[in-house]
Amino acid sequence: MKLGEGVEAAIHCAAMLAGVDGNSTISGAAMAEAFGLSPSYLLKHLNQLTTARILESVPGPAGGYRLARPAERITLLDIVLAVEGREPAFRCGEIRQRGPVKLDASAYVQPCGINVAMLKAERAYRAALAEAKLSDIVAAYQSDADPRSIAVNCAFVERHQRPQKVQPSPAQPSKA
Amino acid sequence: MKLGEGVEAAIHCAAMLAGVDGNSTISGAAMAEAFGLSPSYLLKHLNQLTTARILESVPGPAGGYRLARPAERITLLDIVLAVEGREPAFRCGEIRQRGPVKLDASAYVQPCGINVAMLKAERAYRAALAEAKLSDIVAAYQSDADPRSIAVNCAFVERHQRPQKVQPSPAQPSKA
DNA sequence: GTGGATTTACTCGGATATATTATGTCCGAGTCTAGAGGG
DNA sequence: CCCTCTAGACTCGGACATAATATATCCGAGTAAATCCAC
Repeated sequence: MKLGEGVEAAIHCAAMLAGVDGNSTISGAAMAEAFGLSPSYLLKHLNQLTTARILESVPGPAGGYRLARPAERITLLDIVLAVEGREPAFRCGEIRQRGPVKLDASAYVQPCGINVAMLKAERAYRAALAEAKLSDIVAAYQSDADPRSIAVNCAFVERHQRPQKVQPSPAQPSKA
Repeated sequence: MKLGEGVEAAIHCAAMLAGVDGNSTISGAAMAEAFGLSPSYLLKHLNQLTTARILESVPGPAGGYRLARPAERITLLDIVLAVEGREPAFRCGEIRQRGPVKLDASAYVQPCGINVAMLKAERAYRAALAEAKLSDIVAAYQSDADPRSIAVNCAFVERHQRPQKVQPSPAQPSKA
């Protein structure tokens, strides 16, 4: 029951990317510097977010990452699932069937009550994360955080964001 | 974001122990056999439950484990925390302070909003687990499960439970 | 036959290997930019 | 002076080591029961 550090990094990066102008991008190296992380390792997690269609990556010089959709439509659940995987934390191994007495499969049509209870709790967890939109995180930061911190972060974004020419994915042109 | 298999084993064992008569016990080896688990490894988790005061262990021949308190007062949260540890799954590394720009500590008196959101979700998770009493699990099993499964499990308990002479911990006689 | 000391067998508990996962690092494919050369 | 071609540098992406954790195992300490012996 431990989440990897990548989750924290991914959310912070997404929050930073929510503050860029238009379709500008920020390079992974810049974000790694901003949070004191290993650049190569952060790329791994950013890549997971890109695969999950949460971020978009622009290659080449002046490239980087940007949000694939508005921050209002990105939740913490999206990010957590992208980084940690979509499988539930509790995996029922059906050990109730592993005993010495072999019973017919029809005796186990009812789902394991323990699994039901654990998955119910996990649904509550995911529901709470689904309520937390990235835009809410950013808004709360803008209103509650220390002005010095906000100034520093905005300056960092201003300094490292790089405008792009193409539009930010006009409804997936040549995907499927 | 994955729970160890020990959680599943621990809950199943606790549920089985909820079905014993009076202060009787069941040995760890018997429960390992019932669920097809490695006896030595299951002992590790049962030991965690004992340390957490959820189970009581009786050494010597005819010894074993029993619940330390009624099943109505044991929740899935108790078991999960005992096995997986009490620390929250999301650990804020305060990477917002790890950037190149060193700000005064007074700029970070406000807690990290991301941490707040993650911990809120985790509180929802734990609240749901705290609602699930072990007695509820057992009751749901008794009413919903297949009669053959119930018969087999009751027979197993009847065959492996062993009466004890001493009373089940009369308010902790010589603890502190 | 009975009481007690002793041996015995069974239990849990912790210390010790192994497998799996998470973490961290490195190198290669791709792409846009900048500059040199020719028209 | 302008256009084109080429070389370069910077980006992300995936393949490769290392560290931490979870899993599995083994051996020892402790205890209650059963046994054996003396009375």
